[in-house]
Amino acid sequence: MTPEAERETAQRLDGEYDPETVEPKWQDHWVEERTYAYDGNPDVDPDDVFSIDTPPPTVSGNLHMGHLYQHTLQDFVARFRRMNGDHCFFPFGYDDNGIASERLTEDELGIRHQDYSRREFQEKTREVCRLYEDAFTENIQELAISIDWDRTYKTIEPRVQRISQLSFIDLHDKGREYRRRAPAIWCPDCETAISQVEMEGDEQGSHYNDIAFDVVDVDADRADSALKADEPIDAEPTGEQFTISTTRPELLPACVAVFVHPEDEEHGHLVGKAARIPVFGQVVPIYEDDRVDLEEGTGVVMCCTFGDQTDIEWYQAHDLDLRIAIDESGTMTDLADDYRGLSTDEAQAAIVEDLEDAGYLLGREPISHTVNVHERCDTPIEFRVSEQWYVEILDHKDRYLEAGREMDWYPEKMQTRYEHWIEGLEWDWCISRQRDSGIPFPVWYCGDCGEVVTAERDRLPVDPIEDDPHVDVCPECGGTEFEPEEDVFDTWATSSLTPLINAGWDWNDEAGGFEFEHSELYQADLRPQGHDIISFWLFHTVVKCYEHTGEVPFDSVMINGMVLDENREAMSKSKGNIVAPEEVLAEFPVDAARYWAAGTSIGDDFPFKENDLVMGEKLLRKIWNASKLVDQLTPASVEEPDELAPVDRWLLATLDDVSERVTGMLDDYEFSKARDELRAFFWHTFCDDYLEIAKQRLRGGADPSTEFALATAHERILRLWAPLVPHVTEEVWQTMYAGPGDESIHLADYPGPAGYEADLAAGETALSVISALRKYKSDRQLPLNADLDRVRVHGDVEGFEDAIREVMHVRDLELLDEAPVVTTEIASIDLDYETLGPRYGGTVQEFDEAIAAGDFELTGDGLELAGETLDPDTFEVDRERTFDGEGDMLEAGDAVVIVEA
RNA sequence: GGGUUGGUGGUCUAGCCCGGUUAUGACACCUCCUUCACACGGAGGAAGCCGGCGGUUCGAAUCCGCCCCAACCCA
Repeated sequence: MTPEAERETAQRLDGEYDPETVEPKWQDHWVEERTYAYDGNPDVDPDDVFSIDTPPPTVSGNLHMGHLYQHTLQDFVARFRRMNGDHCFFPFGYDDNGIASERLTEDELGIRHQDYSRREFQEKTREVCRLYEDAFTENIQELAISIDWDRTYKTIEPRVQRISQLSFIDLHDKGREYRRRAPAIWCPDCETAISQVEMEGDEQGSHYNDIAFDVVDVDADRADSALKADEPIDAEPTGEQFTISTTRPELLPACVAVFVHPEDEEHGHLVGKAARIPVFGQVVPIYEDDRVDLEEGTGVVMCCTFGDQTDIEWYQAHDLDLRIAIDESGTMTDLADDYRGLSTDEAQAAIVEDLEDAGYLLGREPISHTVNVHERCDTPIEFRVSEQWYVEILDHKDRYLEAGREMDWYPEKMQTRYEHWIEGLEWDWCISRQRDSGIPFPVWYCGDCGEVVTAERDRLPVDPIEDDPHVDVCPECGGTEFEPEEDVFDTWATSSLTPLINAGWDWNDEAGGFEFEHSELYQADLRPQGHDIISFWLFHTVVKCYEHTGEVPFDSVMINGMVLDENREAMSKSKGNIVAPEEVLAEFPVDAARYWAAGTSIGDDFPFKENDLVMGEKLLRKIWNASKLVDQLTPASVEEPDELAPVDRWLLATLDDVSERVTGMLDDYEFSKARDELRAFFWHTFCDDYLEIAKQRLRGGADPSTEFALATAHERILRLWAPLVPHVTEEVWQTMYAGPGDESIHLADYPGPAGYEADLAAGETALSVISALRKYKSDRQLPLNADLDRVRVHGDVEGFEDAIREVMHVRDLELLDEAPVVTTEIASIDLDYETLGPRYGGTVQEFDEAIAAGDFELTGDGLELAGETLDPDTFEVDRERTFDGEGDMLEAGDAVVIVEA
């Protein structure tokens, strides 16, 4: 077979790129072939493992752009690491445990959890979640996220329940947990305690109610003790009144004290006296405390148990009475007298009306202020005294700060956010939730003495409501009745365990300690996380894992921003600016969406840009078309010749540089830089410059050097692109390069430098000569393939003569040893400020002025101006050259080119 | 109120940490080129008081201070 015939039969790519058939084909293939299965075993060197601790997404309905973006970024890392030789562990979890999935189930089935037993409701929750999870799995697989689908978990599954309960028992044994009756943040709608981090501020309309209080003729201590004893007190108004501004008059029945600031001159005299609460009648002490905000309201503040966090502080600091006027469902208690049974809103309206009738309402003005609400349902929270389990964290703040410093943060600035957040913590972590769908506390209480009995480790998971404790009698008092703990864990108490779940953390009864089934997976190498939830999710994971293992759970943290709309505004239903992934993917290939996602600077919020998708699509087409051409030009297999032509070696050497840079960028999660660097090299250097040269060189017949360089570079470029655009690269690579044992490009090596050396400067100069000749033709409106009779070049293009001649269709190319005879005129003088600045200081300005005025002289090899003579290495003379010989003169970088058409 | 980040041609963006030619690139715009992988391509062109005001310096997009604007986080 002749070489030409061989090349013809060798062509395997044909037609146009068709992502609609190519992408699903490979997606199915990768899942079916288990291409991304983690192949490590516990004995593998942990340094050769790259484990990603993916936070499990909440099952809350549809895939949104944030999912697409975040998972794609993780996938860039996973694919890059896998190709770079690591055993890549990329698992997937579903958070189907907690209030979000409970609400989803209620909405979906139109039911209320209160109407079912815990087991029944959990079953229903699992049913609903399963449907959503299946759909979500499909969505993620269609995004080509290279997850090991054999390694998935659900936060409600027994294995995870076991780990969660083990975690509880371990922290309990270590004395890091306590159960206490104390004010807890409470959602009256969800009827559960929540933690500080689940609460957020919401700007809401309200009213300032100015209410008159009568001062009475008893002292503060007397008032306080009577209040605590709940006994009536004989007190007469002194006739004096003061005013309190409050947004929450329904808390009047819970009022236990009034506070003024120690430096308040107007109200200072009230301290030590007592006041009667209008309408309700209880007499409360008046104390001083510097936590009173003099700027807000009248400067006199009522303390109710509990209206806000300051009330709790006062309650503790001044040992006040506890009066609970609002119950767990946000309904007024007996304490509220006539208002008993009303909701807080109804009570407020009624109380305000009665205050007005009684003449105590002095004013009422609308205001807008921040109300603390439960982030899940936007219901304003209450502070409610109840018995809850807490994880003690405030005393270990310094350790968690240190843990943060031990991790590498991408971007670094996010560490600051983490630190500020920890420093601002004021509550221990409340992990009790009064819910049905969740993981139960493995705890019973002795009916006689209240002793806490935790489940035995080898019996976990347990449900105390259904299961009996392993002991028959209380170890403390010998009692035989046990009360099950009915609460379930806070969802973060479980989803904070993912690094342990991934590594198979478990209790070994024989060894009497915890161990990992896959110790090589702990610590995780990377934790990806959205910046909106660094505070709770990431932090809780650090707390849990650190307390269990004494180690930080991650080597590094990659924080991604939020996806914004094209106008850089947050997407929201109310704004109606949500971009749905399915709409995007109906219009664009997945690879194009990935190209867009790769345009991010990690950590920054990232706008949706249709233009980037269009550019991505163009890139895929370009990769396909260029591959088709390479396919046509090269034989099925190439061998490295003994000697490479300079231009071919130059290409491979340049590619070496690019590989090295791109690898470094991906190492640092600089996706955008890597993408743009690759695109520039592939599109301009490889396609526009080299392919044009190669085309000419190979047109006349085989050239082993160019064929080798072309095929080699092309194949390596495919691998460089593979993590970013996995479908098109797989399709081309499988068609053109895969051998019998080559399963997937995604299991091939990521190309590092191959060690090619070349005169890069001469190549650059040669390319500028070619570029100048292109421009010459363009300026004269000549076709780019027009012949040029004679071209003379003065400059370092050694070895590239053929390339220039062939690609620019030059009949006669001549290299000049001497610069062509030209007339020169000094156009300008460039000073080397870096050298001159430190040497001459302020005089440099005079040099500039002298040059501008033309007031200088070149003498010998120096420059005389402003009374100084500058060394030749401190300035450069920029000459305007005109050529008056035959032909036109072009300037091409360092070279001078004479063209005769 | 506290914190974080950003403000660079019409739009988006690189450069800033570590000060020094003519501030990078993309999109859009204009002109030209059918060329046998791609016209969804190529070659050119025009377009910027680097948010404002000061300071340090021979020299500032870059360092420092203040201010303005925007976004986010936390109160």
